[in-house]
Amino acid sequence: MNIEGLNPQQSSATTHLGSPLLVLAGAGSGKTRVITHKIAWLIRNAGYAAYQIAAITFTNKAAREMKERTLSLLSRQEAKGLTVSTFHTLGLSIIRSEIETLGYKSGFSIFDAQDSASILKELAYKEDNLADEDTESRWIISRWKNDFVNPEQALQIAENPKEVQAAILYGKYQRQLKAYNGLDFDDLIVLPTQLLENNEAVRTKWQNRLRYLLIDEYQDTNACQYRMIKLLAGVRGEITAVGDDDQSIYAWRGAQPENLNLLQQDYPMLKVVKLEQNYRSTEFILGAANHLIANNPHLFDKKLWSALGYGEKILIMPCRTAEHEAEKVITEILKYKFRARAEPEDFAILYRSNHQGKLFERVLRENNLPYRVTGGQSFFERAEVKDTLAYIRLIANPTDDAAFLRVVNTPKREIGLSTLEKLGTYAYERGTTLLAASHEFGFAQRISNRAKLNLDRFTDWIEHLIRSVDNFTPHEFIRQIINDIGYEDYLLNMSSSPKMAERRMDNVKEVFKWIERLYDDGDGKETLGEIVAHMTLMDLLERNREDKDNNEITLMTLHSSKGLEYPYVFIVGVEEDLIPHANSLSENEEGLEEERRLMYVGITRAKQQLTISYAKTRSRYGEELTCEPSRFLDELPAANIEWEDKRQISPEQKQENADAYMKDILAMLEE
DNA sequence: ACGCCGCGTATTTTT
DNA sequence: TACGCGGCGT
Repeated sequence: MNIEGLNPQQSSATTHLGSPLLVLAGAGSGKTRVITHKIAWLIRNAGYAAYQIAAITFTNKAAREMKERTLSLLSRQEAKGLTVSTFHTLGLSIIRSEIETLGYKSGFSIFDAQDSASILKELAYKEDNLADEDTESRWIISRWKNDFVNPEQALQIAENPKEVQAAILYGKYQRQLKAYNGLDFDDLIVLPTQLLENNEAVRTKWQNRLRYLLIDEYQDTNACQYRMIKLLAGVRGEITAVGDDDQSIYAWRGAQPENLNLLQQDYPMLKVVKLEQNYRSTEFILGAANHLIANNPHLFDKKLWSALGYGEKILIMPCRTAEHEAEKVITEILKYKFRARAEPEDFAILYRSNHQGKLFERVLRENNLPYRVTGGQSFFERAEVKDTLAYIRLIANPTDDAAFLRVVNTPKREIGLSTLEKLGTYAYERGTTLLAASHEFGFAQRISNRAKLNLDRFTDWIEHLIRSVDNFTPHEFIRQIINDIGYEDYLLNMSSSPKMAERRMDNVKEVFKWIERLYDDGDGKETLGEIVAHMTLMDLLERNREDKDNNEITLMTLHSSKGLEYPYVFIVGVEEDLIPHANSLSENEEGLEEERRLMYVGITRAKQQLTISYAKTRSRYGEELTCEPSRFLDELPAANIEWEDKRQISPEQKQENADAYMKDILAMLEE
């Protein structure tokens, strides 16, 4: 049976039932199409109810896109109750419904990466004098958690002083989290998985609740996530995993592309469908990508092809210096912009590491070209958003010290650092939380009357709010709080310009809107705390940003380009030690292979034109270094590439370029 | 509360 | 080289 608009492989993946399915979906081969059509097909043709189906992704963005595209195939009624969520959000739902079995109180808070970091920092400081808490222990602890290694076991298997320190910290960290009634991001996956593994009743319940699972970006699952999937799927194994081992670029973070293989071992009946037709790129581009990735070992052979014609050859631009490279790239952009009437949003400049973007930003600014840099963390850590959420967190969960500290002096309440330090020390000694400690007699003795007065004013008010929380809808409640504390004035004072303050206040209003939306979407029983927990997992403002019609050139790392596509792609800094990155080469062959996949991901982002550049010298850490072109350039097929320095340009073409350039400048002057 | 200075550090980071 | 952060001084 063929489904309308799908090619035979997509169609067979869509309609396959009766055994687990692995869809090896090459870049641009329509994997989201398959997942969304499969969901629709399961509901329409296979007798599944929407609420029995869960599609699981890694990012909010992917979940959002999948949800939207599924809804375009189904009526609202048909799709009712469908789960399309990230691993973390799914974990949160399981935790929420099993909260008592798990031994957490219902008003728990979710601690984001920053919250976790500050807890660890605090602990490292308090316990071991100063033992500088390098971020490394955070990674080590996270890895242990995902491998179900508890702090005691960690201490035993720790192999070096760093790991020993991390293990000690780990135990304290876990106790602290529990005391705050807090869960970190890892807990959202680890706790449900452990529960499903150890508790048969819960396992059966969830296996009956979710009868069909679809997993997106399967190659990025870590050991714990795979366990979770397997437990949910049970012996029935009604799952479709969609992934591409060639696009596995997160192994360094615990992703196990071997899970593709494991699936075959664990489910011998596994059916494998390969999606090899690429709908994105021209043949020259795809051919180069295939040729490059053929240098990696493969579990499953796969060769992408395209029906879009040869297109343009890949242009390789050797450049004298990094500055020169940036200028040449921008010149190329201007050329396409005018000659092919390309828009800024049609271009992407991709690089291995963030700092490489700076140079390009500068040159783009000089040329008055609009651009945006994605990545970095600026978006997740918008202070105004976190402040707003922290107020709710504290009210929903009075033991949440991280939230307490965040809002206690925001806006300024003349509660100084030393007061808070004394409060922290006291609470720590007494094994209680900050809010509770602030009222204890023993603490009152340690600080001045004035400080006590200010602190009491705050804590009394918070406690009043805690008592009255049930009298309001969540969004009314938080709007009132933000209003009462004069947060808008505070932003005005804190921001560099009134315009900036306005934008930040808009972000706060966006939070209100989301709270209202989540409240309305829920069954009406959702508490304020549950809504905030949910919101901690969302990229609230990301959506905002997409809505705006930003016609801008995109600058980003190769990592964050995964899943995206652009007509014109520039991969820059393609030099030895940058890509492949020097640090990835030291240990084993696998490091190099992942770098190669990263290059592969970059190449396959391009629809029409791919340009690769490298510099012969580049200043790094203050000194001028001579750079070698990346070995990956040698792995591209000569027939698909054109070297810029050998490019033949006819006199007419030259004239045309010059005209184009002038016209462009004139157009820009008019603007 | 703010700003300055000097020191250390420099790969990627879905939640 | 450059940038962010902790410490310290005003």
